[in-house]
Amino acid sequence: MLSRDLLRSDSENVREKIAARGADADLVDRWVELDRNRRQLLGDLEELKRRRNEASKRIGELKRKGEDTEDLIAEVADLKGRVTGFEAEVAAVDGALEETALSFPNIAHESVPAGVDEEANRVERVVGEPRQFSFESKAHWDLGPELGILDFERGAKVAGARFTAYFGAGARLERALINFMLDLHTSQHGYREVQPPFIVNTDALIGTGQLPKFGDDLFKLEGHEYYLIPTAEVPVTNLHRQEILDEDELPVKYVAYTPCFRAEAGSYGRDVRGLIRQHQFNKVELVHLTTPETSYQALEELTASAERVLQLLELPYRVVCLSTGDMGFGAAKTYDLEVWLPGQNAYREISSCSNCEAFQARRAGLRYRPKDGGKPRFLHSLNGSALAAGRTLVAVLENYQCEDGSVLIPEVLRPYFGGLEKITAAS
RNA sequence: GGAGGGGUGGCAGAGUGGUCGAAUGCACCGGUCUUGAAAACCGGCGACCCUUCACGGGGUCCGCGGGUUCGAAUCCCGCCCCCUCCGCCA
Repeated sequence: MLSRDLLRSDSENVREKIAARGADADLVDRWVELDRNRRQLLGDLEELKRRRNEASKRIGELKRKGEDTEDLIAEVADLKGRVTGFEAEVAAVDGALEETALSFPNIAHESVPAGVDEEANRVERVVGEPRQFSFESKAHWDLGPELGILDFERGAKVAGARFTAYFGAGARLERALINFMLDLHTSQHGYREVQPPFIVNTDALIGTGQLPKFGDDLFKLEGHEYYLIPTAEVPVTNLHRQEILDEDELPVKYVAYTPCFRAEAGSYGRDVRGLIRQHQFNKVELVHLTTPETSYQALEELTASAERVLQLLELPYRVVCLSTGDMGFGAAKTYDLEVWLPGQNAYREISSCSNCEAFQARRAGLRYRPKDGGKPRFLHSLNGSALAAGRTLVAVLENYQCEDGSVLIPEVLRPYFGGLEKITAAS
């Protein structure tokens, strides 16, 4: 949600910024019109209510004295009818206003490159060098089944397309990656680990911006107002929904491992092979809640924490600043981490780190009380994958493959493998 | 799932139809006193919306949503959450 003050005072600017992200700018005009309308109605309504309250109070006084109240009661009855009518009107306008407000994407930060899609993304830095293979490298969808650690057919058998079963060292590698990431962020980067529910309600999804617009991408539980989480961002960011935190408690930094579930409507035909685009995947997520003054510093910090995982795993990657047109709905600025995948001869997204500024905070009621005791202010919320475990497993398999089809286990993961150094078909 | 109890301000806790946005205590902030602190005393102390340059004014909120009434924290209906016991279960 955007700030009401901004929409009122600078609607031209908002029109422009929203159009830059491919949203319908006419909605801004609609919002402004509805808002003006609402305030007019509200003024009239409150005046009627004031008169009604006053009369009711006098009825009480008169009755205590045993005086006649017939006329006043008749007057209030008349006011009551008019109040009811106005209330219905205000409720209708409120509904429309809310619906419109929830449909606006966030406004991009000034440092974000303008553009309609990923073509306009800006590469911030490239870290590490793609490995030169002395043999023909394989993609993970060949390596995994050959090693017997990834089984796409059996995943499809028990669930369907885009579900995978991990066996043996594959399952252990996924688990090792998750534990390694959690341990790193909690012990080195100052995050508090949290295990949130993997199922959330409608309010939570509105809070972080998935609803009402993107319901098609979610798995909904039949017969319930429950959804499987598409990312830990949803339950974790909403943990403090409708709360007012003390500034002393900030920043709040959480790390959470969760599975993620995405219906991915509209993605058919893309990444049909392998683990890249699944209906279920594991992810370690970082979430910050912080003050507006510190949120961009926090974005750099959060991104650096995610990068640290790739650095320690010694995987080549680059950092990309997404363009205005390529960013997600709620983000003001997003860095994607793209890992090098030899099997595809390309950098592929493995993390997305965003500052949502107050966009989610306004929706979810995330506020803090400033140290000086002033009025509560909206927090800034940030989130980022650190990292998506499935895609990290892909990167490890493809980057650490050997000529004989085995896969070396990265140094930092070996403690999680009981010292094992290599994944072979037998493991 | 069944039975019972309960949801009131930051916390505790009164309040069962009108003068209740809500007693009281604690916490917190300011002041008096004090060399300083504590104690004592005095005062202040919720959120949101509309309006105002400002001072201020008005409206809404006692879990949520409806209803009864001139008037609801208080009465009625539905829902949610918490607690206790039973059942089931990892």
